[in-house]
Amino acid sequence: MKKRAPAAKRSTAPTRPRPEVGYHHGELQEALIAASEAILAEQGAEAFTLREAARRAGVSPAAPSHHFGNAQGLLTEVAIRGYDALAGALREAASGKQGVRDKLHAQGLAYVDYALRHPGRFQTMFANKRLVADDARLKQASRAAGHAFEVVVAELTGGTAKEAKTAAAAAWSTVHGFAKLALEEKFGSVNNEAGRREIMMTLDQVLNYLWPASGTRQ
Amino acid sequence: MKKRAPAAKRSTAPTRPRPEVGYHHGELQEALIAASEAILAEQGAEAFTLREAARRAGVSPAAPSHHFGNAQGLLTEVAIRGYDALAGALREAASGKQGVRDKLHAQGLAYVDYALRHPGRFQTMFANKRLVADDARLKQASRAAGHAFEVVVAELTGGTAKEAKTAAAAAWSTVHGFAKLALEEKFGSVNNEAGRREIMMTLDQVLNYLWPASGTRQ
DNA sequence: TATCTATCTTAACACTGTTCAGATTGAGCG
DNA sequence: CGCTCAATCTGAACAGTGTTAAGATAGATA
Repeated sequence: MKKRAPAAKRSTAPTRPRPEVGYHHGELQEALIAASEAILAEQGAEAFTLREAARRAGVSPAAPSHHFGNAQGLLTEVAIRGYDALAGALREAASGKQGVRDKLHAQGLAYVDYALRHPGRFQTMFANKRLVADDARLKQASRAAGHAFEVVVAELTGGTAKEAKTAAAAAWSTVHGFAKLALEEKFGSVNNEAGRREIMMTLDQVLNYLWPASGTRQ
Repeated sequence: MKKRAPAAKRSTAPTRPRPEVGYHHGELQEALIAASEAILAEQGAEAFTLREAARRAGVSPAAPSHHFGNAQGLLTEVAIRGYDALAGALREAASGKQGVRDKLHAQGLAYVDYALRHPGRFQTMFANKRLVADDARLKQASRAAGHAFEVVVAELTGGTAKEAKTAAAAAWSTVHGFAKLALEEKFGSVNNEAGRREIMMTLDQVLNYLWPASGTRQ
C-alpha cells in the first residue's frame, strides 16, 4: 500500500510528507466525496472504507470526521447525490417520450440502466444501515426519486391519488427488484457489456408484459 | 465489551473459561449456523461477525474456519437454508389456492412476508459479496426459489417457455423489489406489527394492480 | 501584529477476519 | 487394553477497520 507521495517540499516550510496540499485542504469535502465515488465505482459498495477514502484524498483517517461526522455521514452525502442523479435520469427519460406508457417504459429502462452503470453507488443508496437513514436531505432526495414514478403513473391511472400511489409502488418495485436481482447475478452475468445488454432486453420484455401496449390497461 | 471471563489462570487444574463444552464441540457446524441465525434475527445482516458467532457457539474465533473455511462459507450455509425455507414457503402458498392467479398472488404475499419476518436472513441471502457466490449448492437453492415462480406462472401464460420466463422474472422482480424497498423503509416503518400489516396491504393492492382479477390478462 | 477558530494530524483503543503452529481428543487398529 | 493418527479446536499474532481525544497548524479576524 503506502499511497502518500514521497516528499516534494513546500518552499521554506518543512517538507511535509503530504505534498499536494497543506494542513488545510480547502476542498476536503468534495475530495472525500469524489474519492468515495471512485472506490464505489472501482470496487463496489462493500469495498468502501473511510480510511481508503481519506487516503485517496490525501488526508489522515481522522480528517473526514470533522466534515461528515463519521463514515455514515460521508456515504449519506454520496447517496443524496446519487438519488439526485437518479431522479434526473428518470425525469429525462420520461421527457423524451410522448405517450404515458412510453414514458413509464423509458423510466423503467433508465432506472435499471442507472443501477447497472453505477452498481456501487446504487447499492449504497439502498443500504440504509450504512447511511444516516433519518437525514432530512437524504429522505427528501429519496422521495424525489420515487416521486418521479408517481408523476408519470398518475397520468396512466387517471384515477384517485391512492390508485396512483399503488401504481407508482408497483412500477418502482418492479424495476427496483429487477435491478437488484440483476446485480446479484440472478439473471446472468452483469460484468460484461454483452450480459448487460441481454439483461436490458429481458427487462424490456418484463415491462412490456406488465404494462402492455397502451389501451389494454386503462 | 470484553466478554470472555476475566482470567482463570490455567495452572494444572484447568478451570477453563469455556465450561459448557470441551475441546471437541461435537455439533459445532450446527451451533455456528444457529448462532449466526440468532445474530441475523436479533441485529440484522450488517451486525453479523464471525467472532460473535464463534463467541455464541462457545469456541475460539479460529474454530469456524475448520468447518466453513471463512465467514463467507458460514453465511453461505445460512443462505442456502434460507433459500430452502423460502422455496418451501412459496410452494406452500401456491398449494393452498386453486386458481392460477390466486396462486401467484399468494406467492407474492408469502415472499414479502418471508422477507419482513426474517429481514437479516433475507438480506444476507441476497448479498452475494458476503457469500461464496459460485457455490453450487447455493446457486441450486437460489434457482429453486426462483423456479417456484416459474411453475405457477407457466400456467398463467400458457404460452411459450420464453414467455413463462418473462412472466416469472416480472413476478419475482416485483415482489423482490417491494420487499427490498419495504425493508429500506421506503413504504413506511417496518419495525412494528402495525406498519408491517399496512405494508402487506399495500402489497396486496400492488399485486391486484399488476395481476388483475383472472381473465383480464390472458 | 496578535489572537481566535476551523482544520487537520498523531496516537491510541477496541474491534474485525484470517492464518499458523501447537494442544487436545475421539476413534480405529494392533 | 494401549497406540497412533487424524480431526478438532486453541492461542497468539497480523494487518486491517472506525472512532476518539489531545494537540499542531494556519487562515481569518480584530
